[in-house]
Amino acid sequence: MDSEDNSSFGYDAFRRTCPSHTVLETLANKWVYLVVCALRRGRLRNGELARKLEGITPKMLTQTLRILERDGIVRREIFPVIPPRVEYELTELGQNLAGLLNQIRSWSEQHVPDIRDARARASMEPQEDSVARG
Amino acid sequence: MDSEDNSSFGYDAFRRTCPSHTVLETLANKWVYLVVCALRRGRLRNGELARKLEGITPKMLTQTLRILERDGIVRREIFPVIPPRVEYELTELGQNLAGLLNQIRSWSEQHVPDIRDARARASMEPQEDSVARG
DNA sequence: CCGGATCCCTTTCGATACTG
DNA sequence: CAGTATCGAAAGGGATCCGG
Repeated sequence: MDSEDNSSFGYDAFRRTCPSHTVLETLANKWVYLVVCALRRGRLRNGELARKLEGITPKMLTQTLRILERDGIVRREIFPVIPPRVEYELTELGQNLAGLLNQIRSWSEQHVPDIRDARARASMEPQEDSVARG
Repeated sequence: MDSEDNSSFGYDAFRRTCPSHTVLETLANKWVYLVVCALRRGRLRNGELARKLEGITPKMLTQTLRILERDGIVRREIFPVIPPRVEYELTELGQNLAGLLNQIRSWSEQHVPDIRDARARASMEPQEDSVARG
């Protein structure tokens, strides 16, 4: 048994043709992260999301929401009123996921200094000491 | 205090100009996920990584590793021998992160059926029942 | 207010071939 | 074995106009 890190159900995200690889590919997206995290505390309207996700264009917001809706992570509720009102909320599956994605977001915030330092060190371009020795 | 989901240090990944946003952007990448997860159990050589990450091209592998190295997530060790031998391993920072990323990978594998079902349902294109009512 | 449809530029990524 | 260079295809993403 060499599948120590694959305690799952025969799926293996390291394999390109594995469906789980596609799922991972979907999640590995900045806007997906942020939208899911934004909805974590409850339902939001389109405009509220747009304001919360600073700089997102309507197009990307809609596109991201459609993907998440298609994958059963977000539920969309349309109120047939004028002016239109649409609300988005996480499904149970989405809430499950949101916990994990939010940890990554939190990690990103907490480790800004570490990464900033690492980049600074990297840009000092340390030269390899000596070399060779067949 | 409306920063309930930002218990961090004034960083806010929802803001485009926030450094944490950039960090999140770096992490929101399929190959980053997989490389970090692959290194989770210990150091690997370039070729070992290439074999584990089915379908990754040398170019993407190198590029991903350089980014991770620059950000202090991966450490690279070069053995000055012929033929060349290079090993990669997670730094402490990287190990910290790997735990989180691996949860996402695991989630992707576990929820393949859920997402497959959701997509199937979505492709049935459910029509909205009635509408309107100013 | 919600969001679909286009146009278009930029970046990314894969495939391939090559060097030390 | 490790890594670089180049090229073309594809996707990401902004701007804008339009419709319900």
